[in-house]
Amino acid sequence: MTSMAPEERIGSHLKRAEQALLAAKNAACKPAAVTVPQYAALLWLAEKPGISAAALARLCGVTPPTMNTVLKNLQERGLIERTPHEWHRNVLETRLTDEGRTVMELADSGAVRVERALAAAFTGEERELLIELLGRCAEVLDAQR
Amino acid sequence: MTSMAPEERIGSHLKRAEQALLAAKNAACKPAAVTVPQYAALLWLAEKPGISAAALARLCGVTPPTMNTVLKNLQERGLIERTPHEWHRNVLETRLTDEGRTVMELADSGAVRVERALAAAFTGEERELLIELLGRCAEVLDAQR
DNA sequence: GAATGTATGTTAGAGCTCTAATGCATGCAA
DNA sequence: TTGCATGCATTAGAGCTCTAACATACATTC
Repeated sequence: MTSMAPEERIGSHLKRAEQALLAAKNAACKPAAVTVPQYAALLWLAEKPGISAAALARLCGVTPPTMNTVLKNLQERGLIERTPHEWHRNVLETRLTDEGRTVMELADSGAVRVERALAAAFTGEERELLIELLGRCAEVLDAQR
Repeated sequence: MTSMAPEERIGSHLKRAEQALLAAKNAACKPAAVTVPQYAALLWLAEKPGISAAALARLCGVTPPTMNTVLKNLQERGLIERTPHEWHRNVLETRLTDEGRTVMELADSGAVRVERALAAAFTGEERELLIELLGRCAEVLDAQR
């Protein structure tokens, strides 16, 4: 018997929590009519104007082709603009448009509401502990690869 | 200032850990040439032979159309077979083939290895606490919707 | 100057995921 | 019997995600 019951697998509980997070954030982003990955990109773009798509991908924890897909959809909706870099001709600088900033702020208010509700479920001590334990998960799992 | 720093967001850490989990499980499933969702479906199918696709979807935490996609790929590879239910003609009973069972066992050994490594990063007390905290996350987030 | 290395951007292809809508079958109730 | 509710299966369409591969541009080194 080499197998393992689902409830014993930490991964099951991690996945379950992540799924709930995604669903909640998705609902929170709905008024702004953006997806969660789109919101994540917009949020980082507000903080780092002119960033390259590859760097943005690293910040968002996705691969460059994935970010490419997300940015394409954002550009078609006019929420971002991409202009060639003055020196490095191969690099495209990405920036929020005015509408993009408005949409980002709308989505952010929903996302922050979710995060505050989540944080409110824990004491300060529990929150720190949870973050520490999650960090250890990521560390161990990255090493596994 | 209604926004919130990424490091303060529990969701960021949750997502980070989940991403690492997915990457590790993906690597673990690679020798069996199945994806993580495919492995999850195969694992449940081994335990509940003849289950309907909708019920399987609920167990795996995805929607029926999603499970449909996964099962279609598994069927094309000959890892499962689907036969009409004797009474409820609308229902398809899904079962592992012999090859499906072999592949599932290969993938499972890799997945269990990941889970054991993950569990080994914590004391028994920490593990229980982490699971409890993750459960509270899911609860609060589901209520948010 | 030429070769190598590093980083960016893009395309192609496979697969997962969702919502929305539709069709079908079964069972229950008026 | 007719109608309604429930549940299963499927299709359509949009979007995210990855790996693999390729092209381009800049920087460093020989």
